[in-house]
Amino acid sequence: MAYEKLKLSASLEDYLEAIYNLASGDGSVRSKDIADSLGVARASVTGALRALKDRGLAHYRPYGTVSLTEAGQAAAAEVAAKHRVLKSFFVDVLGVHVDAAQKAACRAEHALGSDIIGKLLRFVQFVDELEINGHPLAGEFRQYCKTKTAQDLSR
Amino acid sequence: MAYEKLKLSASLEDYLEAIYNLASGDGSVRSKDIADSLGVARASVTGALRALKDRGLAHYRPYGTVSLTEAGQAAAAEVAAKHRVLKSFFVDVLGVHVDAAQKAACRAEHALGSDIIGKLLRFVQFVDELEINGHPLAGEFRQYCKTKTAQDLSR
DNA sequence: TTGAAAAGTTTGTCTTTCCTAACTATCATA
DNA sequence: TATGATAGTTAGGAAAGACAAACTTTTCAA
Repeated sequence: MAYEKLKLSASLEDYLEAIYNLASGDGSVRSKDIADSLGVARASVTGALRALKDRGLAHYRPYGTVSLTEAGQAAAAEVAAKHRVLKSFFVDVLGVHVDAAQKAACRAEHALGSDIIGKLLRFVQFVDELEINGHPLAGEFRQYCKTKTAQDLSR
Repeated sequence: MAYEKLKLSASLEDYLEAIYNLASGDGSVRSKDIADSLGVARASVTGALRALKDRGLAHYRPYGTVSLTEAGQAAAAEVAAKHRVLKSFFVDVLGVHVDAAQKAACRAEHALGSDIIGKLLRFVQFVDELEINGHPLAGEFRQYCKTKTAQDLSR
């Protein structure tokens, strides 16, 4: 434990998460794939990799493959977990379309701390258990959304 | 109606929201107050005001007071509404402390679109109605949080 | 009315993040 | 083993956003 909690920019968290996801296979990742998965120029990846290396989050040398350090994996796992929780809340509780939920999670995952994400995870689990116990809350909410007329955000 | 939906940076949205909130009184705002309320240098406010004016969102001339155009008010109101909805969800449904909810809402309000925020508003209302109908969901969730052992985010 | 304090602006700098264009290294295969 | 394609880097630059320091304008009270 005891990984230094240096706060990362949203951008660096994105790179970390991309590497983490791409490394699911053999654990090493090519720069090009990071660029493709983030929709960013290859040159931008080079810069980001240097920054991650400087912070002790990635193993990297020019022209080599990329992998995460232990600290990098820990940080990336946290971002990925936030993403998962948010997406699950959006889809399973709010009934948002998967694609929209995916995109929203990508943006919100950098904005919320572990405290709130933790609560949100609990809430999703709570809703799950309710359903198991015969009280399908998410379904009821979906019904409620259809029934009631749409509201204006600015009340 | 029909305000152009030019997407603003998180930073400009913050300035817009600050002006909107400070203007609750007489409608005009001083630069210093914006700087104080955002915790930013006065010079930064000058730059932001120019940017808002350029985008047709604020009335501003050097050494004058600041107010929002109609488009600016519309945009600010939307940000403020997002803030309100998020905070209300965090506090009233998740049971997060007011201060933490306030801060989280400040960050997340820039990351989520009106579609998801709209759903979230509906959800908060849904939970309200459940409570009125004798089913205090938020309270049950709070109980559930106390009962069950804490979960690890990385499952 | 005048002059110091407060408010506001300008200038110049820094950081982050991205880009393009041009260059270099690596690799696969003919 | 050459060589051309692909991958990666460097260099240079742009935009956004923030800062401090120095300067200007406004305000208010003596």
